[in-house]
Amino acid sequence: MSRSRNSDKIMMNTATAHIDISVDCAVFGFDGEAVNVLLIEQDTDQMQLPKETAQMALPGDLVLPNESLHASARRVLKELTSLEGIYLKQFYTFGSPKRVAQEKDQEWLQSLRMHPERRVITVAYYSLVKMDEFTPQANSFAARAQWVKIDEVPDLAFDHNEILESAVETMQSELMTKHIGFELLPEKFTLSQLQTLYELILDKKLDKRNFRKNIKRMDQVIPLDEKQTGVLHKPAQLFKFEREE
Amino acid sequence: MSRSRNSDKIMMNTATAHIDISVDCAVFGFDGEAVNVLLIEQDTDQMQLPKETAQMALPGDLVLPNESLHASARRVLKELTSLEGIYLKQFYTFGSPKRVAQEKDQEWLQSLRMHPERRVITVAYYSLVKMDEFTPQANSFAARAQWVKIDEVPDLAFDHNEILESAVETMQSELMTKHIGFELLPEKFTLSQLQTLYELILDKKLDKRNFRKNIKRMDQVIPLDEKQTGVLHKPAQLFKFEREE
DNA sequence: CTTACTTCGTGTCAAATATACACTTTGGTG
DNA sequence: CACCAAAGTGTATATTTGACACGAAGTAAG
Repeated sequence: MSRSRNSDKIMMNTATAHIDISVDCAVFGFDGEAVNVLLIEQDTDQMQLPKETAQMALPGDLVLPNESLHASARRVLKELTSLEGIYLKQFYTFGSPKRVAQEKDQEWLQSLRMHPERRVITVAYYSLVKMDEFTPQANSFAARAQWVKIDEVPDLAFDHNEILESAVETMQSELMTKHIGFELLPEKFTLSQLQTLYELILDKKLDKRNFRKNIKRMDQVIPLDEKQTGVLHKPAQLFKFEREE
Repeated sequence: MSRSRNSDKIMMNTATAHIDISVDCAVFGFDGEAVNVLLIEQDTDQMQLPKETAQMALPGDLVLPNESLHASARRVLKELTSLEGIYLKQFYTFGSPKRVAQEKDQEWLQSLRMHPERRVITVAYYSLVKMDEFTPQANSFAARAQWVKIDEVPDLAFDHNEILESAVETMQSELMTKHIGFELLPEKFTLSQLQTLYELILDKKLDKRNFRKNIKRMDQVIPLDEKQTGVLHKPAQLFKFEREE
């Protein structure tokens, strides 16, 4: 263990009176096949723990003293992806008193936090990125970050499975009204890609002709004078999405 | 001033590193005429401040060390209304670093909080109560609580106007899908009352016949063998609402 | 008892939207 | 030039939405 547990115990009485605030981000990406979420893996070396115990988690960090919540989420995301200006939305705050108190989670926190025993309330954001625009990078909190298909996500640290599930539900309910699907696609995309994405997020089949009818009467979706290349069948027309002012 | 500002200044360096967490509740009620929100008024006596400076605010309190966020909101509500088991929903978390730092707000906090200068992040809930089931009570935080029509709400403490506006928007968007309107009506209500409520929340006129057509195909709305009494015109039929299992 | 007043309660038609459904076209590969 | 795979396209039906006006029921006043 890299720090003494006794020194923490002594602080217990005052320490437990404090509540820390963090942000956690569920970052989604779409690779044409599946919807993925960006997970970080604990650095077992730094923790001096056996590799087998490595857990995965949603990226997140404590909110800094003078930082707004949104800025905090942006920072976490930028450290992880070097991306700025991407879609980011607060969706729920998780504050169960015991959410970081499980033993498996404490081991990690002990190596990472000044007050690992403190209760942490986390403000959760979800974020949508175009997967072709970046590759995950390791950073100070994590051995590595990687994309994991959302239906292959393992048991995560803390209550992060619950947070992720809640993020997916929020994304589902905002897909239609807020056109967030386009945030996950490359600049130029085909209507089939768009439909595949909708079917994955909504978890149901859609009728091709009706889907296209609906999309084509959104005037934010603009047909380009360009076709798909490198496919071994009839190439599809490409479209772009332009948010209206 | 009831406590020394100097003693606070000395603690500044450590104190500003901490962030406090509160919950604030926008409690809505409907009296048949208008939608009201429950506001508390600062106790100017306790603060030893002139009455003219009294501000109003949404009810709220710091989250206790071992209390979940939802429990905290329930507690605030119970202290204020003695009501339990009422509709309560988290909708957003407000965390601007300066949200309690304005001078007008500091005066109040100095009389109330152990660490008035600390940054406070607040988790906001909205709540729906049947106005006929209770009358507001004063409590330890407030000289008095009172219903204020939502379009007559004055400037509030902190960022509470923003929080309230956000609560109203959330309520609007959840009215149709989650049938929250019924939480605001008495057990027995007429379709005209219901329509009036919908028109107030959505802020637009609805067609009477179409509205009734829609309501009557919700099988949670059950006609009673009873009519309105005490009105000086044709009495309306009463209905009740039963949430399905 | 009659009249005046107020709100209750009801149906139809036209327009818009949603759903179900199958075949031809295009380009690439061997 | 034959085959493959996905692209692209239209119509008919059912459902939902929106617009619209008047007789019925009860109370109060003369």
